Amino acid sequence: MVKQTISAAQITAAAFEIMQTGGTVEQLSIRKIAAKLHIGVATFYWHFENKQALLQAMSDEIIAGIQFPPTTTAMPWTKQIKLIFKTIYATYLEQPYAAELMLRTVPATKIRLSLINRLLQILLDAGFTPEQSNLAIESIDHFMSGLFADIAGKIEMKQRALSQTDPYLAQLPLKMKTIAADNHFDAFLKTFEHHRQQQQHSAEKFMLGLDIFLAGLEQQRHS
Amino acid sequence: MVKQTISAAQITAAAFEIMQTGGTVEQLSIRKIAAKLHIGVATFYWHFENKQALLQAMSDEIIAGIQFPPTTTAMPWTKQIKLIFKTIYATYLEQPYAAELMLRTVPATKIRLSLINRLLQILLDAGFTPEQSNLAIESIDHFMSGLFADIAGKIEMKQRALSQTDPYLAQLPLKMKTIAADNHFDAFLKTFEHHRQQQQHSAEKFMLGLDIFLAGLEQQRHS
DNA sequence: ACCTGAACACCGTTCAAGT
DNA sequence: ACCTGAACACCGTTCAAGT
Repeated sequence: MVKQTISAAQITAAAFEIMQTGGTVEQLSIRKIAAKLHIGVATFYWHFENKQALLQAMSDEIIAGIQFPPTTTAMPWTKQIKLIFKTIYATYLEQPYAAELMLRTVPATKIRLSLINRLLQILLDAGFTPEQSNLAIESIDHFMSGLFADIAGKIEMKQRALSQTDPYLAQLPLKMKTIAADNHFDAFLKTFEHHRQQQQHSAEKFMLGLDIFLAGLEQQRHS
Repeated sequence: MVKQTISAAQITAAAFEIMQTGGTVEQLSIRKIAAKLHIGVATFYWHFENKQALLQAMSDEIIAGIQFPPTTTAMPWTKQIKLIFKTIYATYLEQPYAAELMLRTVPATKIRLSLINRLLQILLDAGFTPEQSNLAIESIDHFMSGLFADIAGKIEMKQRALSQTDPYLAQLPLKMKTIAADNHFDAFLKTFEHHRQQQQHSAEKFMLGLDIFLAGLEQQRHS
């Protein structure tokens, strides 16, 4: 037997490869990782305390890999915030599992805390109180997480519906329009096309929603 | 053997009881439900197509159980929206698993579609376009879902940290402050107390975030 | 120090068989 | 029509045993 040594980095790399092929964090299993690396499942537990520790490492790696744009205090604070979130958003779009990963982990690393710190600093510099700043950043974060959870959920449901494994789910979206039509849910029907185009336009959607929120926030600063 | 007949309603009731004791939708298992009702696991599959179908039934039951306040077109549209979301929010607070349930299911029932329709109608009546209305309602929904996913995640992590099963997680929140202090993340430290009080004040937090968003939306309507 | 096989305690789902 | 036991194909995690 050739003595092949596996590193923690190789394990996270394999985990990322598996996630890239789709599926949720729940579906990422230690057994799949072990099979990909041709190691026993127990080997994983020598390198990581448990699955949670792997997720922490992965979430940190994702944030560390982001190239954040430079911002200066000369720029309007709204512009600074938008630039940073646009970058985060782009990353989440490339790696759709990233949002779920962030929700499932604690930002207890230097890299993740520094990002939160930077966002808070922009708002403090703009004249917001610590309370306002904290609320605003968390609200934006929740908005983005919710959007991604929704998109991830829809993608997963679509995959399960397309594979023969779950024909149950396949009929549900079709049922929506029928029910809406039968009950004369006119407002819903009027906006139905916008519902359906959701996935393609999620990037603009996030930025538009962010614009609305920042406009309301700017108003609050003046009063 | 006494011939005891189980109904679908009894199964959802048992499922709600299990969820009330805490835990995620993932942790709700058909085996736990079967044990609670003293039936075989396979019996579940006679009453429901699969676990997804159970979740659909549960999400519908939750929305059906909400007593929505009456709103009239005489009220300002922001007031109408706030009243409805306050009610939804209160329900999600009582049943913390409700938000996760909504994210995991398709609103393909009359009761859930009628709620979406009502919210959209308020915005259409206020003069927003279908595009704007759809974006606004989805944004608010994502914001609320993200907030609840965050709270649910934090509660779950706290439970796992408190039980001896996962001491790994217990040390992470403590680590946060140490790292922030070591790296002079001043903005983070300044708002740290607000982070920690999060759970108690999540209700006000949601309403405050909603206020900001609605203020931005109102502004958009005038331009 | 690093890796393993085998086991434990869980999952969702199916299916032939019972009444 | 309704329910069952037993099986299948999965999980995360542990642990004594190997090198």
